[in-house]
Amino acid sequence: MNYELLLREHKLKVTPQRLGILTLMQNAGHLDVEELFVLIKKQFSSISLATLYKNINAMLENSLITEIKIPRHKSKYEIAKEPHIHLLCQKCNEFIDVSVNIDSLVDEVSMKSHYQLMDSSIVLCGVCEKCQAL
Amino acid sequence: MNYELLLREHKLKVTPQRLGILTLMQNAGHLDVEELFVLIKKQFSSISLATLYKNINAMLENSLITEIKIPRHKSKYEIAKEPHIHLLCQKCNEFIDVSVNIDSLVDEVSMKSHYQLMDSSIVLCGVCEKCQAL
DNA sequence: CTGAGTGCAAACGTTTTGCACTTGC
DNA sequence: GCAAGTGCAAAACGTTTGCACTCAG
Repeated sequence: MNYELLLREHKLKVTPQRLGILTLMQNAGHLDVEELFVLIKKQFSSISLATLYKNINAMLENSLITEIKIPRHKSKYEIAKEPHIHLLCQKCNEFIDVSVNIDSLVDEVSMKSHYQLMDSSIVLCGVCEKCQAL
Repeated sequence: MNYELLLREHKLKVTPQRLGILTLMQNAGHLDVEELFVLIKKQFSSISLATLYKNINAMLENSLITEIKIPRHKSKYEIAKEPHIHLLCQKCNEFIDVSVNIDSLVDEVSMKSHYQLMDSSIVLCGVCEKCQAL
């Protein structure tokens, strides 16, 4: 993925710190602020938490990344992509994406509520395959 | 609803403050900490935020209430009940429950991911009927 | 060259803690 | 009577802000 282009497309200046943040997010899939700070410090030992927060907020405002609020956990951040849902393993805390078509759910809810729906935040919790085997 | 019984069933002592908190939650449907504090102060003018937090946490731990994390908003709390999903109006911030069967979604995700799913957190965002009319 | 980004320290709002006192059971 | 809950003040925590300096465009 070309992060320089990605930043420019979202009207954000390209800085080494931002490239590092995006690379880490992409590699990990989802990271919370603390995880991100620990990792980014390895590359930029003098980076400050303030800079991290400012960049996260700038990228959120420009919809370059999205925040995922998770029951009983800290928010995680991911590079914005097509709509999808999230799965959380309650044993090992694995957190993954799943692509699934939610049109029928949205249609049904739309019908019942008369809401015009535009966005969804879906997190399902359970036990992953590996943890079931234990 | 009998809140005294509800508290006892969840192994929590019955106090006037707790009864007040539960009554407010039930009447409003969902409240965030700040809203709850403003309202409960009208009944117990000397109640402290610490007490409110301690009670919210105690009730959460005993699954008497649940926390709903909402994108771009503060968490709200509601008295625990059968699984359901939430709708948020992005214009007027109305926040409502909807009962909808999510078995087919859960089955599909379960099949794809091999997760054993046990819990769901679903918030759909859009525009309510009244706001669409404006 | 100029506006935006960075890093630091201080401030801020929210939540938790410790403690003395009170209350439910 | 005793464990648990309450209210207060202080502390802890996560996040934001102001400012001087640096850097991207």
